[in-house]
Amino acid sequence: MLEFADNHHTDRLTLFAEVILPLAIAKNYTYRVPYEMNDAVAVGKRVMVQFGKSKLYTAIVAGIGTEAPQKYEAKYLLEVLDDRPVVTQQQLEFWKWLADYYLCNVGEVMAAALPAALKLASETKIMLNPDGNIDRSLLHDKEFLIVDALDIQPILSVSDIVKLLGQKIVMPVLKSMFDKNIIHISEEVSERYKPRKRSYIKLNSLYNEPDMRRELFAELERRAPKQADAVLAYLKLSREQPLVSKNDLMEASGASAAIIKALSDKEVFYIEERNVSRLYYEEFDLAANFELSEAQQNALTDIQNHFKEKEVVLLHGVTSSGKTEIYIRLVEEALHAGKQVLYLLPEIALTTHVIERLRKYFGNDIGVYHSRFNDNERVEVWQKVLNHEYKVVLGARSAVFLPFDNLGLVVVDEEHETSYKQFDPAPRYNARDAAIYLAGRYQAKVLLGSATPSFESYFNARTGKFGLAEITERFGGVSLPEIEVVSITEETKKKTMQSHFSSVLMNDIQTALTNKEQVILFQNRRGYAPVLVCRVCAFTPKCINCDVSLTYHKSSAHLHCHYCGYKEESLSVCPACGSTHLEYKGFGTEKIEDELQVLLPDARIARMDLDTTRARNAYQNLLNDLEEKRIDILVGTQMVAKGLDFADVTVIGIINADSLLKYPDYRANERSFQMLAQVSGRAGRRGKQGKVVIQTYNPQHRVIGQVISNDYKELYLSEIDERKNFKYPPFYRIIQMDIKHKDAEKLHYQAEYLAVELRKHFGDRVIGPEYPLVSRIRNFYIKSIMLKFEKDNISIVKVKSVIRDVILQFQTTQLSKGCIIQPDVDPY
DNA sequence: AGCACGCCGACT
DNA sequence: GTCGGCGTGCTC
Repeated sequence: MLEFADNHHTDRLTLFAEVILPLAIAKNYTYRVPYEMNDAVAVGKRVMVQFGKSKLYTAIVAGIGTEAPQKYEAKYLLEVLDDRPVVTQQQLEFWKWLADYYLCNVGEVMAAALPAALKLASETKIMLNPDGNIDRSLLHDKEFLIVDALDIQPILSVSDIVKLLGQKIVMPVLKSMFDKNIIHISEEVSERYKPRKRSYIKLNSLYNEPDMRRELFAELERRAPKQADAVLAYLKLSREQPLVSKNDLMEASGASAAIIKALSDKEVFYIEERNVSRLYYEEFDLAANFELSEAQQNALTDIQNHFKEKEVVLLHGVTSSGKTEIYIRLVEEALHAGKQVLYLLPEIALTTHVIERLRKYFGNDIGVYHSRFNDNERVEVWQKVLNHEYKVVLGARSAVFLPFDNLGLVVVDEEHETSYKQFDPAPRYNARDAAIYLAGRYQAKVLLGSATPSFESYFNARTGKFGLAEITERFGGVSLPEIEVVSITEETKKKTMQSHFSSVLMNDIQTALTNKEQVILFQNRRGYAPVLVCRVCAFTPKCINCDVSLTYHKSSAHLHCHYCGYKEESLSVCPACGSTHLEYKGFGTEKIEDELQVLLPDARIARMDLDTTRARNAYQNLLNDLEEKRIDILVGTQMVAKGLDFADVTVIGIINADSLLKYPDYRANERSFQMLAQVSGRAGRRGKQGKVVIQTYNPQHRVIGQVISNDYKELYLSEIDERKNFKYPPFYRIIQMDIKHKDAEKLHYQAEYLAVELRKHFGDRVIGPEYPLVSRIRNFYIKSIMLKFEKDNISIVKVKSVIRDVILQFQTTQLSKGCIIQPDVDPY
């Protein structure tokens, strides 16, 4: 960074500003500050600059100096956009660290960190604020011109406005219009985030009295028979489901909205609007002044003690152990100390439900930061954090970029969630790790919470880098579910299996249905059958791109590749030998659903997997159906393990645990344990005893034993030993990989494929690759690579190519920049 | 990220 | 003979 210049009496001093552009370019650029802006320019303020031939960008001033660049003539800054910095020095340093750690450019971090409205560029779209009532008489000439143009053409770009006004510098005008809420600024047309609402009907409790009810019916029968029908339909529905929605009632009774309105006007019905955000979490509402249970209190004391010497504490508490209450206590503590709090949640959990609960405690001190919010709202949160109006920010991963200056505590709930990691555009950061680093900068404490901690966090806790607090019992005496392991081998011998369902599972399903409770069945594969085989010649249809067997989907009658999405019509004749004896082998969610429906013709069965949730709102609709008990049994993939919590789901069936137990890489146990434990944790709520049935061919499998005892310790101790071997004397390992993608050569994105292959071995510790490198290592197929394992580093040493079959020696740093494998996460 | 320059395949 | 594909390099 350039030296700081004395900003006083600088009228005649020539200043140069080093700026960060929101682009993937390697370094910062230097612009000359016009004399008249000498006083206005400052580190952290936004400036308009021209970059390249015609593009205008918003850049952030990263440094100010007095020395003119030697090798080129600096252009002038066009404008200083802010009266005071919008980005703090702390943030700039955080960006730099992030760019370095995740191998990208600071500009890319800036692009991810700033809400779109703070980084206007010439292609940025401008539109009228649909909510604003514009008093045109108060507008200046230029503003009037813009509003007028937007009336005719609702979306204009900044460059359109440059043409419209006939002047180059339009940002001040646009900025003031944005501040006055006249216009919206956006890169794309952003959807406004609205909590989903649903209307529910309640009968006036007056009519629970038999006499009153009889009187009501007599009256209605006589004067409004349709209304009587509606009330009758309501009574019937309310016996079947706890909540009757307006839509249900209209459907069931054929009543129109007018009829329901009339009944509500007569105060026979009450209509209640409720937020539909049923995901996640302990179902009971927090009492206004809750008391911690003994277990919670012990965990809290543990955490507080650990915080005396450790920066990070992992709270490992079983599902429903009441972790949220502990977070709230800690947040209160931090607030009393006058500090800011960052509370991170995975995207899926950030629902109005959770937000409301926390708002109840912290009132207007709490801000919510979410990618689904529109940009104006995001800028508002940004500003309010900057002004200290928000003391607590509840947010998804991008909330780590907010301008905190007095952070005291970071809570990362569900820290194992993979959605904390951003994959697609750089920076490919993990918000959990970034938050740990961020907290370190402020000497703030971090609490990681999970029922199924990630490997690295548990490792760090077990080896003493993090503190560890545990809660092993559920809150309020809700008991842990009973887990029964069923040997498929044995039941097959006894001939008690009905299709894929053991007698144990069938019994439990039946019992649940009789008690009007619900069931979730977990099957780790979607589609109908993962393989189609010719019984005569053993031919199997394979994907033409990926060389994996195609999965049969009954609903589409097509064979699908689950890797690349390739699709072809299903076969009735073997293309190799002409035989018609084609057999579907294995089973997926579709088949489970089908066969269960045959066995239980009256049950209402639904399926939740990628195929049924692709449509907009399909996922939400399924959840609503489950909540409102229009579904008895839900069959699903991974998806059902994430955050679903419903009071009446008492039985969970894992159709075949074996597909989870056979991952080849060393993180297998972690993943399968997490998945099984997450699924199991969903059974039983509100005083109901839950039951988990695990069907398997390997009842003795280590991981199954650990799931039963919920024993993370045992699971990890052996893994940690294995990990230690990685750490000590450096050794080399060759990984074979076979990259067969048809397009690999054409696309040249070898590093991308390298990354895909490496991820199979090392999971998401593999990061990259970055574009500039990709183009340098293209034009050959990677056959094998040699990795060097050292204490704190795993690096790529050699790459063997297929085409010329020669070993190419790369500079480790050069190649590893394209695709690096991180050692244990260590943000310090 | 954009944009220009430059070098090889299918076309009025 | 040109148009246009994308590969490469540059932007203060």
